[in-house]
Amino acid sequence: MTRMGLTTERVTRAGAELADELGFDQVTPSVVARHFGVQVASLYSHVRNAQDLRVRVALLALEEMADRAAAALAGRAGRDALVALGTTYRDYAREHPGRYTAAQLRLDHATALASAGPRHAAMTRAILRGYQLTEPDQTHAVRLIGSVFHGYITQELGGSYDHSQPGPQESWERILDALDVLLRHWPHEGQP
Amino acid sequence: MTRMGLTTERVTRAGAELADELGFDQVTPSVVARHFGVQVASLYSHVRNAQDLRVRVALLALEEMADRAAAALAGRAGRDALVALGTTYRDYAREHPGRYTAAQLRLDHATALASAGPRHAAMTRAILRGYQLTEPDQTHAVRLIGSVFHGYITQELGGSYDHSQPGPQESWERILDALDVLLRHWPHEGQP
DNA sequence: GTCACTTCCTAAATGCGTTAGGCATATGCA
DNA sequence: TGCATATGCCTAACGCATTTAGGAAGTGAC
Repeated sequence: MTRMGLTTERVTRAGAELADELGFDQVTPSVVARHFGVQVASLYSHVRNAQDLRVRVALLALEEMADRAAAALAGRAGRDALVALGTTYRDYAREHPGRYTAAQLRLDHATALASAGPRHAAMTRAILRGYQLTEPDQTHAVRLIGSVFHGYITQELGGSYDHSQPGPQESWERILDALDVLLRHWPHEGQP
Repeated sequence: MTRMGLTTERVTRAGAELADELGFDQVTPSVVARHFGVQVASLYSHVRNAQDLRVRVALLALEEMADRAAAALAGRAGRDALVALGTTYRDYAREHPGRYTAAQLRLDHATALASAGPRHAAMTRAILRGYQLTEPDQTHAVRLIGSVFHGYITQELGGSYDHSQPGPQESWERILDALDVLLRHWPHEGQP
């Protein structure tokens, strides 16, 4: 009987593909084993357990998204950068819904620190260099941007915009416009 | 042997409580059965299967949130209404994290229509009556508000703000301020 | 070719979801 | 009050998933 040539990396990649096809919560040892035509127990040489498998898929997704985001951000600033970052995440989520979901998995503190998570945080902060914002407001703005991106993408992915007009692309563009305006005219403690 | 007096409603309520304690994905027939000190099979008289149980918890959460939101919105308009609605959702999520998660469960079209989902949509739309927005922009704004609320709450619940300053309450207030300003000065097709 | 290593296997324990069918308890009717 | 009926909860059993232990067979270095 010929070997399948499994490695931790191949198992993880398969997990990511299956997440996109079947949904992240369907990513289990048994599904991955079937995908390779292999006995379930064989996976446990490459992955500690089901949770470990899911965490690895999450880390892969975080890395992929960070790489794409970094490439998209290169040479851009201000509104361009904002649109580039948001659209990178959104496109990634539409291409790879399972991986995007995986990237939201709660990681323990140590794993989170070693992940691409901090790169994402840094990139959102970097965008704000194009806008004049000083410290407490900068953090508030980072959180707003993250909320809008993640909120919109989650709702779109979840089908919230499926049965209504106008299409999600149009709203996305107008929301980015609005966000840009807001960041350029960020209200100070007492708003106008 | 004395009876437990199970009903579909009691099972659903227990599911909701267990969701808050253990996480929504831990809400299964076996956990609920243990909670009542009852055999697993006994649940199947009250609930069709595991998915049905989860859907019922989701519907309960949607109703509870809609009721709270309606109460909070009564007699308020404009910025007050915006803050009241957002804070209702946020407080509910902090009090009942499992139920809030449940409320995000994807429902099939018919179930969604019969749920409290449409009430939530109507309430967000109602808030915009306090702002001067006409039709395509109104929908964009509804989606933005939903994205910010859900995005922020999800990230806060997921612990994204746990290890950084300033606290989530401060950011929340400033983000609501910013959102209010944005809705009052919504940029038209060509932004300033 | 042999040795060591690794990959993949079989076997088995445990637990969950689900269905089928049975006993016993609470409730409605005389 | 006594009985019939509906139903609340049970036991039993099946299939499938996760996980561990230990064994067999490919693979590569010498």
